Amino acid sequence: MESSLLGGIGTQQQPIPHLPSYLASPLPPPVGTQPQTEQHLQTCSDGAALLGAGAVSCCSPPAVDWPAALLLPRAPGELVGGVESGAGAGSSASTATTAGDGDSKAVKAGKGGGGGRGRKKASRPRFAFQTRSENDVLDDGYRWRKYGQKAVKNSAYPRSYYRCTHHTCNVKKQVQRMAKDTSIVVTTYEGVHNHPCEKLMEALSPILKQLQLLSQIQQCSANQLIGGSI
DNA sequence: CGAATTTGACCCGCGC
DNA sequence: GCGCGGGTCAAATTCG
Repeated sequence: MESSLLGGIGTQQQPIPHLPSYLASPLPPPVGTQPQTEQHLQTCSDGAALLGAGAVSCCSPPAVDWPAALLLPRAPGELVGGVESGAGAGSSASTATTAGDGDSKAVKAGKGGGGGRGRKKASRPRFAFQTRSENDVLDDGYRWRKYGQKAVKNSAYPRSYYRCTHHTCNVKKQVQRMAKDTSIVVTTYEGVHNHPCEKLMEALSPILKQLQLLSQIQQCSANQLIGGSI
């Protein structure tokens, strides 16, 4: 459970492959719209803390740029590689769901028609990080659909379960407010998005267009130079 | 009206 | 083997 998840905050410092760059590295986060009051600490699911010590103060929820990292589709192996966590190697076990899209149903398939409920062993990469924020849900650029909420033992606050709404993406996340410090929200991501971040794409599209334009202009002028020299 | 959220029930793994 | 706690499903409800 969670205790193990968040267990060792503060030990290793390792970049997290599919987490937002500013979360995964000690570098300061890009300037965003987030309030500077937030703090992120992340830990890897299997207890290994990824960045605890480097709690990074970051900007706020919305509009974040996590995308970059969260999103880049990666090969399962690659993904896991960087993470010490659980999935060990992506090839882990029963699940093979590592890449994020795995179907959890397959994992728990034992269930009959009802369709696989019940808990599966955490074998796909999971990352937990704490955020000091008033908002329970961070806007990481993806669209999430809530599919459950549960009261958790020893906590006055319920845990919410979200799934990425992208049809081919099976990434999930759990959000829970800490009982000890209610200003801290613990978010646990499970899996890796296999599609680009909508918001990121939206934000980048104008820039990409400009880049294309620029490259075209450069090419034109280059051609002219060549033509002229001939 | 479609999409998202809420909520109770169901199922499963684990500890005792 | 049993009970507890956690994760998911799916019908009902709410929202945009």
